[in-house]
Amino acid sequence: MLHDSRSITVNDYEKEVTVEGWAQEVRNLGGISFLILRDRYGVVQITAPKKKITPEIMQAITSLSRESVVRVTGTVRASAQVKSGYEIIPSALIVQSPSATPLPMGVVDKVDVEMDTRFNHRYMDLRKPEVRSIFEIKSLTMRLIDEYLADNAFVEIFTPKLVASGAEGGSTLFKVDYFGKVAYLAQSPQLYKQMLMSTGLDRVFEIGPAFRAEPSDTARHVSEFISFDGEMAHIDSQEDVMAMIEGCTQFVISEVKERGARALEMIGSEVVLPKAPYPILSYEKAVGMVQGAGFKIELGEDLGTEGEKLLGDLMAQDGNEMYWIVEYPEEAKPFYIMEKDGTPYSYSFDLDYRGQEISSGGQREHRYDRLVQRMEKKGLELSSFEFYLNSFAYGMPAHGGWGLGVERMVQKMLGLPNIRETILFPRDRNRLVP
RNA sequence: GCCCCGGUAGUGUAGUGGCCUAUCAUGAAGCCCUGUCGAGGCUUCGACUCGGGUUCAAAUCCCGACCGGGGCGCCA
Repeated sequence: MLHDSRSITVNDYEKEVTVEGWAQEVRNLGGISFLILRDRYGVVQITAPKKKITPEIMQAITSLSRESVVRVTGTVRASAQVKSGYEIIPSALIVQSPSATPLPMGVVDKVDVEMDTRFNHRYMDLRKPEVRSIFEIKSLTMRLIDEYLADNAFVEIFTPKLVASGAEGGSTLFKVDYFGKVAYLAQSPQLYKQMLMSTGLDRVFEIGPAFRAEPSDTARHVSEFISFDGEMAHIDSQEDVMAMIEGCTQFVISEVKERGARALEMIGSEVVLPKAPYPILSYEKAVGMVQGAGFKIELGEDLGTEGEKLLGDLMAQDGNEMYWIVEYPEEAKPFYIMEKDGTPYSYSFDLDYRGQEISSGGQREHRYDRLVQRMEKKGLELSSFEFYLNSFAYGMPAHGGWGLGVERMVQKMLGLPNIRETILFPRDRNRLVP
């Protein structure tokens, strides 16, 4: 039975164990050599005093190239001089996979590595515990979302990622050849999750990839990301939807602090549970706030990146990390959002986390005639949405929902500078490999 | 897509017309050292993104391509 750096305890002292990992570092002092072996959970020190081990093992250790995979069997010995409190005196060592030299980038080098170099050699980058830990937190986040929504009677769904038309029109879609027909990679499960609202599956969610062919080039955009979508029927207002997201984000972040403590320590992130309830700002109020801070913007305009950041700073002054911006102009919102009659606004919301939008949603237009009107107003070709529209013609309850960018949430939660840090193999305008 | 900045050993950098046979660190190869943990000491190795141009002379100046960083836009 293989041990790892985490599972060796005082009970193993003076006993023989076998460990396997990457040779992180060899320090040869002549009469004694130290091999630092790294595995998923940490490092163990293999201590090789020349007089106590065979010349073959001494030779094998001192000639090891960094990052080779080795398996070591030896006796565990208590040592006050080692951080872990113990070391292993080797009796056998097998090089299972030697590493070539030099490394394309160092795992523990004392020099910086640029982000581009890191992503070109992501397999090597991920050997750093602080990088790997981000994905343990991301995995935990997914599981917690699952847990929360299951507790709230949501059904997990899987909608097609190969589709014939998009939710917002054609320009942001990736085109693919589908047996000679034109198809697209789905930019959102929007149409499908709404159709399900007419079925009795009245609370659904999906966590899956979304594809956007936007020519965006920022630290918060990628062309493939994980979208956490939810939709609920029989709602009274969008506040029902907002309450669900608020509960979910509160649950996720507080549990990440608990259950992810070890990984968070590796990353060096101090996660703060946002103050709840999250303040609700109307779009008008938000515009007024940034205007008041001297930012030039007209009512009706989008806040823009700077406005969004500025609002984040203003909210942070009162200790608010998350807040809602509701009732955006209907003109700026997609066709499926319900208009607030008698105003230029809509029943919609954005959830901002430290000056960045992580989620948006609202109440949907479920009234067939009004939906058709709105689609015509947005210039959509009704015939390509027939499959969707039909589900509104035979009994569709009032409903609302959201989409939340999982990576944006993880990024903001961990305070990371770039969304790419939260994606193993990010896709953007210039990166398709690896 | 726009604006600004950049591309030099495996990695990260210094060098902005001749003093470059290109700096430093890290790394790699090797040697010395019995308690290292950013080990230390010594020796060696290794680079100017590509294509044009200007000049007696280009890593350095100009043009183009490709790539990257920061910001914006588009957008989530």
